Amino acid sequence: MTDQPVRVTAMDVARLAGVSQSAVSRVFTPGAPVSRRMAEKVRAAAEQLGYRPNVLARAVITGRSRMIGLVVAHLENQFYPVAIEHLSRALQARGYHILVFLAGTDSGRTAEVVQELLDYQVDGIVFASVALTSDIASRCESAGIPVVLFNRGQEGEAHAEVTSDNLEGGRIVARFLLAGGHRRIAHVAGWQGSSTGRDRAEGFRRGLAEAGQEPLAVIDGFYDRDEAARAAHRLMDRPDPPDAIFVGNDYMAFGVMDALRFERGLRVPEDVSVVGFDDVPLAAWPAYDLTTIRQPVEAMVDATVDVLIRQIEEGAREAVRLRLPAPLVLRGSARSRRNGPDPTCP
Amino acid sequence: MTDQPVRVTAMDVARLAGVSQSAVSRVFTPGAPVSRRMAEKVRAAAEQLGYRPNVLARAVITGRSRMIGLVVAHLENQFYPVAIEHLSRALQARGYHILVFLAGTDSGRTAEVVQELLDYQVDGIVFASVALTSDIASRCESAGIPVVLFNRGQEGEAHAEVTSDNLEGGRIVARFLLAGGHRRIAHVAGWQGSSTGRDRAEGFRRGLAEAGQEPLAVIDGFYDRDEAARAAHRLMDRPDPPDAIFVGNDYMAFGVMDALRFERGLRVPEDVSVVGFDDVPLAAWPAYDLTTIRQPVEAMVDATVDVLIRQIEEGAREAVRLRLPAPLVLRGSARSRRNGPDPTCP
DNA sequence: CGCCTTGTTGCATACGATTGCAACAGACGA
DNA sequence: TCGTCTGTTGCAATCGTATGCAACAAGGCG
Repeated sequence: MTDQPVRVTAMDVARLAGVSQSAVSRVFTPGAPVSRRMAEKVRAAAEQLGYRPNVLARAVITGRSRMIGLVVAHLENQFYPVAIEHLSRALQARGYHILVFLAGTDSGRTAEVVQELLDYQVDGIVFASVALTSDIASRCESAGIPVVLFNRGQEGEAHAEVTSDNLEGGRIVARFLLAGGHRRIAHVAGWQGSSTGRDRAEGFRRGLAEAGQEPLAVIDGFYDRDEAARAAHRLMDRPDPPDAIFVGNDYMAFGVMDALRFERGLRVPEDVSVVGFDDVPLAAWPAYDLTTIRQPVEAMVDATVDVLIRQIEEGAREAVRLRLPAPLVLRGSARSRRNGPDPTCP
Repeated sequence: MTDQPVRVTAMDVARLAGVSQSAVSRVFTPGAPVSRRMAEKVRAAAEQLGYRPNVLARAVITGRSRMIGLVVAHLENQFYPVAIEHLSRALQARGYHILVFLAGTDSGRTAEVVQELLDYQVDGIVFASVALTSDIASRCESAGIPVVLFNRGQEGEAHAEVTSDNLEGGRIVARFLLAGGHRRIAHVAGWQGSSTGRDRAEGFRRGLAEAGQEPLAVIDGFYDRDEAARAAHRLMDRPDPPDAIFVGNDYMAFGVMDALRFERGLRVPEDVSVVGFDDVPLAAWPAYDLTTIRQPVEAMVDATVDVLIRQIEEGAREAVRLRLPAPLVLRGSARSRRNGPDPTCP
């Protein structure tokens, strides 16, 4: 039968319990000096009135909002929803909550978004799949807000970053494809404006170079499905089409496979091998059964949270760079010595 | 060369501009009475110092945080990331921001989550794919916070809800499959604990009943891929296996198709037709090419935002129920009179 | 029994803003 | 010239909570 949405404040609780407002505040502040009797009285009164501290008012005083800003793009790539899910749970477990902002690919939009985040006094920011230009970086810097880059590197060295070992991942793919007997290996790369895309491509090149080989071609796929599919067609239109394609992430790899199989009638891996990067859940579905490099999402998220919280709560300002190992996951989209038909005896 | 993360307040701006602090406040409050000269002076000073109003402090006074709580589950189902993307953009355009919370399937967790949301003084809450028990509902009610249910109905009639016409969608599928010559039609349903799942199943039943038919079987798939795949196997193990399966959403439908094609070697749609619900982007990919009912995500999100904002800003408390039309999208996973081989002449 | 220590509590102020109210200035008509 | 009205501005109180400081009580010790 409550009619008015009446806010119950610490003062109301104090009056009911017959104590001061500061006492109420202390009861709800872990580590503050309160006697058992006091705590019981106050909690009883609070319970009765349905009181809960106003987080925002608290934030104004303490300067900590217990909110973390998340700037993310590419939600169409299953990797990020999965990451968000873990991130949210991990932060919630530590008493933090996520304010989400979507970024486009243009950094102008990102700058606005960061400004709005700062307006909300977030305690820290996670940039997922978003490049950080130096002016945005310095904006966060001067606001004194810890920043962690998730799945992206940066231009300078200002901030902490958590990625998998993209360089090594690329090399592993190169070695694997060579070992599988492939000789004309192309790469539909992740956006070359992103460190992740560049590192994977670079690692791939080095892996081939170590065997005295080089890529048949490298085409930027811009993390876009259609773009990747077009790239696949361009590759197959060549007089010397590839016998294997390494794609910069799974999301694009699905587009490449679809183009190869349904638009060109090719078989994967019999005609062309395809390897991806990420190991999103979809990659394990039999419709794709994609051989890929696994990014350890959970570990990456846990590391991100650890670094961020340490910076917030201990004021640590070390710009750590974590590179978690990214192993190859063997599935059916690429011939290997073990599972595939040996290309030398058809 | 800024060393300290020094917060610049309205007071600092006031001093620099030689005006009162309230003047600064008014300059940043749309609609407040300020002269042109004053506004210019203050904006100049603010610019120089890099001042921006503290949103949290403002929220404490005005009682509006301009944050919307989003409670969501099933992020593995592409439908929700897509919806979140639109929701975030639509709200951002109106000056609101999203605080995300993940819900599990248990309502106990949801209750906690709602409590935390209320602590943050959010101006409204969107529940996406989350059922609302009556105690949680009344909690929001007594806090005076507008609530909109997205893609779910509710037990009572307390809150606004936005869904597509699930009932009609189910009927359309039934009629379509009958028209395609199918006679043994089964349903792997969305979780029967959710209104959405129930409505689609009920509509489907009615559609069959109107032609004097009834479903071969209805099995709850709990919105779970593996569960749905198991259901598909159980159906096909029957002495009279279905010639068509209507699946409660696309995400499960992919699992069903994978089970049929890759684990049982059946052809879709030649051996079994499959129809989904949602029309997520993946449904259009040729690997699945899924015939499905399209939920108009953008329109649903826009409606959600409209209703929510109107409730917040105009205090409207009408518990509207919007049901947007959900048309059938013809693709290749189900035989129809037009595209499929006629089952009567093989 | 008196003194000092330790642990609790209330008072008062602060955090960064918004906003009602009164004071004031200038414009205008009479 | 005076009174009035309109449009700006500053003062001061307020939002809901945290926290330094002084006051106080209880307890241990000599």
